[in-house]
Amino acid sequence: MKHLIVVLGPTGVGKTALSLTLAKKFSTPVISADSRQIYKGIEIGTAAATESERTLTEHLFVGIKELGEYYSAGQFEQDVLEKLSNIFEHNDYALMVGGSMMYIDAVCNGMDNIPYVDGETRKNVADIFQKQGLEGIRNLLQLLDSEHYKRIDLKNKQRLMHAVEVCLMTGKPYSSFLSASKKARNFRIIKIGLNREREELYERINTRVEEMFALGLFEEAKQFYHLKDTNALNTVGYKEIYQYMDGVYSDIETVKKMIKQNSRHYAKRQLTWFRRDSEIVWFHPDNINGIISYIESCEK
RNA sequence: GGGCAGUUACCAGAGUGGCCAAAUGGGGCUGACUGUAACUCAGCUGUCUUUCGACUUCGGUGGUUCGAAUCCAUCACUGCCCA
Repeated sequence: MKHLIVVLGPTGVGKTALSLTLAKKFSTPVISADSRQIYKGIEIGTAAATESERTLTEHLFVGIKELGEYYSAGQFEQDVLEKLSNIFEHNDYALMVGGSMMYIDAVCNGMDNIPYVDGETRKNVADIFQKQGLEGIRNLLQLLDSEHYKRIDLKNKQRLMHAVEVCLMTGKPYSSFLSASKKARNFRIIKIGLNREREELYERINTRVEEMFALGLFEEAKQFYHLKDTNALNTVGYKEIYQYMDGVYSDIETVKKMIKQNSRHYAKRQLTWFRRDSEIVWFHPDNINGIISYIESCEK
């Protein structure tokens, strides 16, 4: 039986350090499950593995897309499954490490096949929003997919709009694409959750932000100012710097404060998501022996 | 020593007699999440209670009043100005 070891946890908890140890132990590359590290050029702000770390162990799905290029959890699922079948040809273990909740779920449970929304449809829906507001989008969804209308958060503009986009583009209700069923995988998944005391985690996040600035986060972000509206850069650590450049914040100290704060919020959201997954077995990141013996015990 | 201003929940900060457990923002906590998800969105945040509601709060103390965060006296502390 093949095993996929999934190491997950909130930002700043210490996933990278552990992943290097595990990669070595099980002689397997690291598959990064990180929706932002996948982009090239934003290594500092996304705390991607450093170059020396990457020469030590192979890291997949890090820095492989250009900023502004489209990528998604669904695509990640496809790409990783393909990669996994390669790895499993000569490995019993594969290792995936990251904090992007939906990316991890996509690989572990699969996602339904929801069509990619083309630019024209996207624009049409944006126009409707422009003219009729959220109310207009809501009414449209009620008309096109009353099923989904009942379940969706009617204040969540982004999800509302996406559902409408899919309905309009395909001519079918958005909910008709949802099966909510877990896809079978031909390998076993071992989910390891990493967590620390909240206070300790927040402290680590705070000091890491300072470190990022010392490494040149500001300069890194600055060179991509022209791409600030792309999804890849709608990211903690970058958006705050762009807001500063646009005059929203008047000094760098405030920028740092906001980045720390938003990172903490993000970590919290991650924990909320992970908490409901009963398959995750939780460890303190320093408990390497415990983690390894747990993995080995899963073999049977 | 004199003058003025102030002291409100974790923080900032409204409230100047009843509609006040007290606006608003931040922080914090909890949660939702199926394709741009480090996104986007929601709830809670004095105590007890599932709710209704009850109880204790607005620097301390003592008053005025049917009723006080709000008015008066006094004490303490803080800031600014004059010495």
